[in-house]
Amino acid sequence: MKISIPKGTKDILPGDIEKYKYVQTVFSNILENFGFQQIRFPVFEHTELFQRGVGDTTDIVQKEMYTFKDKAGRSITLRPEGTASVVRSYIENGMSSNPQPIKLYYDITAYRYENVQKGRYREFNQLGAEVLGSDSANADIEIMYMLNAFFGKLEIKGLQLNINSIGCKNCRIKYNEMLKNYFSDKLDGMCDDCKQRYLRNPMRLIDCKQEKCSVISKDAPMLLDNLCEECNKHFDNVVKGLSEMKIPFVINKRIVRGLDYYIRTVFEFIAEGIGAQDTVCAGGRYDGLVEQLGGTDTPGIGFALGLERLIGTMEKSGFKLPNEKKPIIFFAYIGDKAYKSARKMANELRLNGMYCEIDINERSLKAQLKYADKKNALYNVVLGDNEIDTNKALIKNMSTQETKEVSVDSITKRIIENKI
RNA sequence: GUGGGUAUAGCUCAGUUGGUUAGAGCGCUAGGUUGUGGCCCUAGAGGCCAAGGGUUCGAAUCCCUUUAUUCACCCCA
Repeated sequence: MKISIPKGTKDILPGDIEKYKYVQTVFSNILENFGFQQIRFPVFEHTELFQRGVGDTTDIVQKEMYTFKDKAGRSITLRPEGTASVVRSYIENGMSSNPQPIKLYYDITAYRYENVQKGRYREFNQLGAEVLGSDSANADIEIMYMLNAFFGKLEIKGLQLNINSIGCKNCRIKYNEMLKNYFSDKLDGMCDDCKQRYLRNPMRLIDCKQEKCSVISKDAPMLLDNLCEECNKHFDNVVKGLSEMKIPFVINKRIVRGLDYYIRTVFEFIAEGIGAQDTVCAGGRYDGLVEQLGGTDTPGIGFALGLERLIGTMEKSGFKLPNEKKPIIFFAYIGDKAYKSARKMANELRLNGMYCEIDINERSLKAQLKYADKKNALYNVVLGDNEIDTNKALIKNMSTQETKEVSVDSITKRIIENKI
């Protein structure tokens, strides 16, 4: 009986894994230049962390978490995102006593029980980062600048930075009242989802994509136009900074984020042509979250980006991987005696950091050389009793067909010194 | 949770109005006289035709159910 992979998960095979590794390397290189340090945290946490961190009313917590009881009866959840864990770790490890701000990045898988579609999986890869201990707009600007540089390094085209401010708690209380007033007599003409939103989360009313709803919400008041003085100033500073640094962006008043902890600045990098799930990277400020999770009042801002979506966008931009790894030499052999000395040479090169190949399937010479060709070996050498006895062998360049006679003793030294 | 598409070899796909033992290309393995690969030739392995049920003398093909997968809604990275 064949056992298949669980829904919404996938194997990342050779040919694709290199793309992941490449992006991860570029990411960590850039982030470290901006002073971020890597953090690793558990795949699972106490369920309560996400209930309190991400927010009890969010879809993520209400219907998308992988939650189970462990053998001692504790409620455990597979992480649906990274921010809550980083904040938990910040508090738990007393990072508020380290020099502020704390800048951390991570490279994780995350888990959400959702219906699968293009760009959305139940297990997916995220790169993300958090800045804790800075309430300045400069932190917001630096993060967006860094991301812009990162996408530039990957030569991604067609990504658009959208920013908005969703204000602080106070702005939002006032704004929700305004929205309720605006929509109260218009609800009959709207979809069922919006009727729910009206009660549960009025801010969501303005980004419904249904035609009849968007017509109605077109003239609704926007949060961005109704911020308190402080929030307004913060947003102005962000806009000024981005402009000064020549980071392309658009203000999108309809961006609202689905996690409860966001306040003030929110942003998304949106791609074209990768399907309906087109937000490659999203983030925002969450100044109340540390306190919410039991720490001292500490501001924070962060983002996460979806690797699957990012790689999809890169491929749309015509991305080609730098170079495939080829064996520098393939050792072919005839007979046991030759195999043993070929094996010794191959392993010597391998321990010197060079990739080379030798057959381990006891195959014919022809099959060995076919394999060398499939692996794109740069050179080959055939060793038999004759070569071992006379200490002479032919090294062949497999693309130019040139051959060179060398002493068997000198083969590894020549390759190590690049004097073939 | 709700819709639509799809399901035949490892991959890409043929398969006639229902008719014997289900095919091709690619890939894989082995050969094509002594110890040089790629091109070419030959052979082999590999399928419960997604699963279960029904109609029929006979089903990959028609009907029903289930499952998987995919795209979209909701929502999110």
